[in-house]
Amino acid sequence: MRIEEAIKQNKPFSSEFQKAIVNLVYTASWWNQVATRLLRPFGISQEQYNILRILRGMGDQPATIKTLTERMLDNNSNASRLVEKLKKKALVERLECPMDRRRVDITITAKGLQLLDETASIMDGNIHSNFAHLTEEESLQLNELLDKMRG
Amino acid sequence: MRIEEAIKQNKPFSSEFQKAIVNLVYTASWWNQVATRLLRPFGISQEQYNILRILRGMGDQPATIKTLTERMLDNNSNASRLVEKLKKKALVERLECPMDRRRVDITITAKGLQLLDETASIMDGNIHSNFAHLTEEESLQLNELLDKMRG
DNA sequence: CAACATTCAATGTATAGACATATATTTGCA
DNA sequence: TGCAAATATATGTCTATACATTGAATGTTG
Repeated sequence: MRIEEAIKQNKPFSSEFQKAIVNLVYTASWWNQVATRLLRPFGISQEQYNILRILRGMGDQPATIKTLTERMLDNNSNASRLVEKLKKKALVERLECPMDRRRVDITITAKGLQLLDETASIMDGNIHSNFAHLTEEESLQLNELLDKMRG
Repeated sequence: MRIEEAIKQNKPFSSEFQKAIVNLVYTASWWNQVATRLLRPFGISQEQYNILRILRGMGDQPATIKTLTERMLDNNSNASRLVEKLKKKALVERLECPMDRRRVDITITAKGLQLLDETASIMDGNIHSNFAHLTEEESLQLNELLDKMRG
């Protein structure tokens, strides 16, 4: 569905660029809803999921809050509080960093890794089959345009 | 900056499509931050701004909460509460619909229209000059890809 | 027309983002 | 060394999304 129909806009946009901004926000919101629903059965939010993925990507190396903040998609989000919630679910561990007591070393637990495994087919496989209305070539174009848009 | 650098991802994405999903969320978050900062001096949030724009677009016709919900970019957002906040700022009016007392007719006030006028140069003009790293042709492509992505 | 279903809006509760501020620790340098 | 600046994290407060539920008004149908 074209963006104009999606938001029932009858007047034309003042430019393709203006439309692209609206389309970007709308499409991100659309995706957000999809992802939220996919993750709901696992009891975690997209943001918490994202943190678990980053932690797994660190391998043996622990992450600090700072590291997470830098790598999170929304880097104004509050890594401290998200980590706190993950800790309550025993999905991550938090240890005072011995080198620098200001820091906190965060690692994913076995339970956290297991949860990621359980989400894999839905979050990786299914997405591609159910939502991949773009070919690889189109996805590549989209990536280039989004990168360019941010300047 | 390419998305991999932006989120300091060292491992390659499993596919261009997976990367596009991450890029979409990241770029929307980037835009969200830009817009939030642009609107902050005017004392309204992006969502409230969006509602004002929809109301202005209605012309003389009033909008109901339902109408707003349908047209909002994030249609899970809570139009009732956003309207309530706009009303407190005297930017909109809310009247019981005489035809159907379940409904509420919402209209933008003169003050609301004035606020939109004040934001115009920043939200319309400036965006294009400061953030339009895309040409019209590229914006068009982006629109097509985003529309296609949603299926 | 009465009973039931549907629609519209509001609200309760959980999660998260935006931003300022607080607190502890470390660094740097006079 | 001592003290100010910088850094890392946590927290307070406002705003907003996600979703279930409530309650009033209206539609529908036997």
